[in-house]
Amino acid sequence: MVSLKDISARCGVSVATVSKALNGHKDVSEATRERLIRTAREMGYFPNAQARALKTNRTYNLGVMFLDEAGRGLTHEFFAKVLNSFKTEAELAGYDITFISNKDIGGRHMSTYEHCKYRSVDGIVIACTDFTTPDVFEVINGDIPVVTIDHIFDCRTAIVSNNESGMEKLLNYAVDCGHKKIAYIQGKKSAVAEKRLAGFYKACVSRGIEVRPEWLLVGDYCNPDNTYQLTKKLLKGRELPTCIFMPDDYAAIGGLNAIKDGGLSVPDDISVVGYDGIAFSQLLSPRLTTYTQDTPRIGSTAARKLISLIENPQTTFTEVITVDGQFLEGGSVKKL
Amino acid sequence: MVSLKDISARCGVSVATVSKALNGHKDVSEATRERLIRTAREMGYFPNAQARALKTNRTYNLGVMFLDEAGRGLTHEFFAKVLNSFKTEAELAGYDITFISNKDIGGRHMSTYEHCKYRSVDGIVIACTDFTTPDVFEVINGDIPVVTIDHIFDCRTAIVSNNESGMEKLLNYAVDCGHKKIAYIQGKKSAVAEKRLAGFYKACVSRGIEVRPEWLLVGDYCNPDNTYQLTKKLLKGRELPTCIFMPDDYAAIGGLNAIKDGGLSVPDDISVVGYDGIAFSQLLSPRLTTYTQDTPRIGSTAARKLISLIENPQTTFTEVITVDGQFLEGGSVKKL
DNA sequence: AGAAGTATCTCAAACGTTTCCGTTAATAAA
DNA sequence: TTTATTAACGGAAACGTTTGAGATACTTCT
Repeated sequence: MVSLKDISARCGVSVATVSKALNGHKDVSEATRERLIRTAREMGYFPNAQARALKTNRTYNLGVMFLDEAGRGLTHEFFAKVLNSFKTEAELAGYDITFISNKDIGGRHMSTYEHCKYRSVDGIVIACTDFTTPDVFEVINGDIPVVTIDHIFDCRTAIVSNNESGMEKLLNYAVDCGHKKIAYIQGKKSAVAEKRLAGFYKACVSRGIEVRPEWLLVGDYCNPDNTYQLTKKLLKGRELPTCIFMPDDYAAIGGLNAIKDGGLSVPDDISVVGYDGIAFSQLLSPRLTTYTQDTPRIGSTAARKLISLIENPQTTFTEVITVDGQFLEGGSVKKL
Repeated sequence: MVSLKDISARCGVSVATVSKALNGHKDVSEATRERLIRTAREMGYFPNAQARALKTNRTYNLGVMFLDEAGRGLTHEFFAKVLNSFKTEAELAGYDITFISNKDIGGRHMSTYEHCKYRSVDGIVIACTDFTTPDVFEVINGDIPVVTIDHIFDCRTAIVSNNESGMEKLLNYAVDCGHKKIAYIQGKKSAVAEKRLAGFYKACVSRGIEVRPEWLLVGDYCNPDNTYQLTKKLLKGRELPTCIFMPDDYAAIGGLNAIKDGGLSVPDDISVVGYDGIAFSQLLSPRLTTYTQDTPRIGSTAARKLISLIENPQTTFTEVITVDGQFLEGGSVKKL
């Protein structure tokens, strides 16, 4: 690899001058700057990221902490999409992406935060299903810029999908379609689940819909089997709801199968509502009525905000940014 | 951050001794080694990855080059799963994962290979839908250890799914079920597509199945819309096949919808076969008959082999490792 | 006892940058 | 002409490691 020294030797100037020329410092003449830049290009020079990082304490590396308890990791379409756009946006600004987790290195266990320190990442984005782990707290309380996705911590910038109003929109639609007997299979306890539940309650109240305890089930996100069981349970009740809200689109498939196995059909006998707007949901027939999360915007906003926190620590301030999704009308809700 | 110097000061030995103690060199007494390791732990020491990399030219970072022309990136379940297990295996050995691509940095365009050099990754794993790009060639011809997935280059280690025998198994199954009139919607031209086609032909020949040109269509991987159109085309033909092989499970959904829209049902009127064994395929009803690629093994094998190439450049040799998948019987193929 | 070997540790250079400070020469101000 | 100012560049230390070559003391062999 060609280094600054090679360029300096070739051009008969000092290493310092080359460095300054390439980094746009003012104390180098236009003529030599141009010459140095040109030969740097000719010689195929690229700065050594390690050496630079060692001096500047800036790696231009962003740590991503994506953990879901189900262990689905990137298989989770929401995460995958967010990461995809996060990556694209970050790369535009010259940052690379490294996965961060807790692990063992050199026989010694390293927490996620220690891992970040070890790798000297400039910033961290956290998107987990569980934000209550010690690993998350350590990172939150550390001194590395952090952006969280779908969870709000004090004094940390957060990008959140508007789960509350998303759920409101879905419920309002169902009510508009004439549904009054509505069941809701929630996802597991989390900030997201709470927000959606809040939106559910709020809309029910405003539309005068009764929330029956036996129709309010706690299930799992992204767990079709679990949703299958819970849907079966609903179908065995003495009275059937006319519409079931599923934890998410993926889990909804389990619900749909339970309904089909029960000899009922969607949406004629029973209506179904999802959440997320994953690609598959629109390949089913009938297409799932759902709420599409704007994952590209969530990811790119997270990247931009994180980089802003890194590069302008004084002028930027922590904030909570809500990204709107979009209601997506499928055919899984019957108009009564 | 606490450095070697801090430990050396605290313990009254030289920095060199601390370094050697921590790295398990032989020329340091057991007593002092133990003492140094202990205080290092107490002080919360972690090596500075940049400094270490600068000296040793080893970053313990692995570059992943995951490109698909559809731009689905990690959304592609095959990639996501492979990456997941690759990452897990790599982390076990102390390696981290960085995404590598071509991009602009500091106003200058950087090829993927240059990007690798810039970041000094120790090794690269390539999994693309298109292996014929200049970016891939540059990496292949470079001097960084490389492992490719599902594509074979001379003198480079490759991990390949056994696409040929997988397809054979599927076709044999269909024939065993009594099918003779079989259509195949292929994926786009690629090593994978060729292997599967080869397996298709081979099995057809061995089982005495006629391959009709009008039933051999070239489509797209992971493109349900495209598959929908091509399936429609098949259904409009003067004679219907009794079984259709789809490019992959995801694309198969498009095919299933086309069949349903055509007023036919699966598997009663027409049978369908997928490929990949993605989660969704087993949530459909009927469950898709398909061939599950062993993504966990592909990913972990790729990681192990790559690390082996890095750490034992002399003893390891390039090889082609075939990872078997598994036939998965669903209900989408009718027994005639 | 002298030589040779071994165990343990230190010195110091090196990896490729960045950056503060100093130096020189040229220009502007007095 | 002298002094102050500025522009352009170089020297050198520093970031935190690793590592081969010495240095010292101790043991072992002949």
